[in-house]
Amino acid sequence: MPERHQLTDLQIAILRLLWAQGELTVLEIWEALHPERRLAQTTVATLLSRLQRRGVLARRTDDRQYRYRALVSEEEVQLSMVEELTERLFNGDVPALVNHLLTSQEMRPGDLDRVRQMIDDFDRSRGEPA
Amino acid sequence: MPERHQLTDLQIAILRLLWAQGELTVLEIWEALHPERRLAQTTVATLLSRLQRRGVLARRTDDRQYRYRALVSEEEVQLSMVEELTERLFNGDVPALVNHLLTSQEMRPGDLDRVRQMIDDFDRSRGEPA
DNA sequence: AGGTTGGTACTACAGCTGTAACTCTACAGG
DNA sequence: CCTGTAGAGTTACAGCTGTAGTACCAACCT
Repeated sequence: MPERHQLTDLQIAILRLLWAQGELTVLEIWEALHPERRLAQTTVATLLSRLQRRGVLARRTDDRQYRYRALVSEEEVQLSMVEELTERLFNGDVPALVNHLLTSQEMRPGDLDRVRQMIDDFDRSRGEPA
Repeated sequence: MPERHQLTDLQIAILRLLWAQGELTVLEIWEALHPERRLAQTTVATLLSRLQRRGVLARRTDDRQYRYRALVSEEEVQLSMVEELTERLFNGDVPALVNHLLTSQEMRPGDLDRVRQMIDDFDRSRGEPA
């Protein structure tokens, strides 16, 4: 079974950069994060070290500095965090969560169509119509 | 706009009890939590106090003890936590999350039907078919 | 009236997070 | 060779959480 990933906002922000870009240095991560959150470079370095120590990231020396990369995949984290949320807030009832999403303000124009399409495709690909 | 609710596992477990039951005493909450997590009663009391101080719960004296109740609604918390997750892990792309849910292992038999039904109803109630 | 009891408040502590300054080290340039 | 500099390591601290022992208080029973 998959591990439990308990990750904070900032930790996920860092992971997303690594998922998107592969291997990054402290400075590169700092630069990417900087517009949003004005952290010191040492702060970013500390966070990366801790995530490495914890086994979430790995690093490799490259020309007098480190290049960090993620050891957990995006899918893995999505899976475990969505699962956790579903369990905790919706008692594990996935359709309840879907319902919540459909009726929430977060839906943007066109999203409903996309979801409908998705279900159709899904049905068809499994040959399991109503 | 809705507040950001940053709540942990245990805090949500407590809230869920209060959402379901209304007003509860420390002892009642402890009893409900006890089978799962074997906490001391004072631990539960501490947690409740802190949530009260933070404005998440309110309490009222009743016969030499407190009765706590939630000050945030379940919907409110669901909204803010799901929103946060969608934003953080799916870049705000709701259909991507729905897709994740449909293809995940969390779906139980019959869930797909329920979702399909939900979308149909939703379409119909808004007179906005494909 | 005094002890037992149920319940709250106070205090404590470790672990994690965000935050960052300070220190050290090694390479690059003069 | 000496020094500036860039980057890493070390140390620090406050705030939150889970965890709980201990102290205090009021009511009830005998």
